[in-house]
Amino acid sequence: MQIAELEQRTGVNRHTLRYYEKAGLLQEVERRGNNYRDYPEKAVERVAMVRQLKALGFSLREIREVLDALRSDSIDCEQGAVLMAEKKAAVDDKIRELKQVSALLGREQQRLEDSAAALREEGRCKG
Amino acid sequence: MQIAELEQRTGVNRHTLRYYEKAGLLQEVERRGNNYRDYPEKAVERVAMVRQLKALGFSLREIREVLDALRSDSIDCEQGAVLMAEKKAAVDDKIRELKQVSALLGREQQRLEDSAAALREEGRCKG
DNA sequence: CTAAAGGGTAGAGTATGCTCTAAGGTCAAC
DNA sequence: GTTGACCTTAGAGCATACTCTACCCTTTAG
Repeated sequence: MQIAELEQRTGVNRHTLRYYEKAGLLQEVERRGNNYRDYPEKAVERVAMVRQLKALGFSLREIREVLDALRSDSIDCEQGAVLMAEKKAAVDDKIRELKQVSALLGREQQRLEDSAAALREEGRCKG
Repeated sequence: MQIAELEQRTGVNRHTLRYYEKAGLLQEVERRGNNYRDYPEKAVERVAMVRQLKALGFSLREIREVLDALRSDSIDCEQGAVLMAEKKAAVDDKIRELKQVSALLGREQQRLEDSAAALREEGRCKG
């Protein structure tokens, strides 16, 4: 598919798509005779993954490392497994931290709701 | 405490600390007669929270919103509870997505380990 | 053939988040 | 009272990740 279609299907600016390609995030981009890019179907999924990981706080560099490992038919299996385990550990750390933040926010929400309820009885928010 | 101590205790550059203050992330910074900043003990914790949320993919703007809500003795309780619920929902979404990524990485790790095991029997990594 | 739509590259510009430099004020120790 | 460690502000500089502009080529439709 051409860049316009990928742009439309992923919602990612074509300039950004070319930027990602330069950054090594999209490696299986063919060129037609006219030098136009020809993206495989998988590119849609791949771009989505990039955006998802980005939103989760990974830098393009880190995303590239993950994607490289996922695409590693070429590299050593043991080495790939180790890299994968490392990335997974980083993600799991992030999950643990986010759970703590979630719990904190949940407690705070509860506190404010309780205060709001008390307010309906008395008259002022006590924080 | 003075900026050097906060810098040392948080590991965050003093320029960055002043930048955070300008960005509204540190609001309870007093000034002494000599115009030196005087941070309360709580600032250590607060800076740590900023760094944690940053590492988890939040922009300074978002972090500010969360911290503002957490510090909201002034704003309306119901409103605060709603804001808190929104932030928590965003965090929980992030957790769900990260779990998917973690699962994907885990499967990939397994696949590579299996390949590595097969390799030890046969001869080449089949990805 | 030509216009319009779409593609290419190179490089400039922007937003965010630092990080550092310059120039100068404050303070404790000698 | 001067040195050195600490503080101040303003603003420059830098890395990352886009986002856009300029300019030119290709394809398609009339």
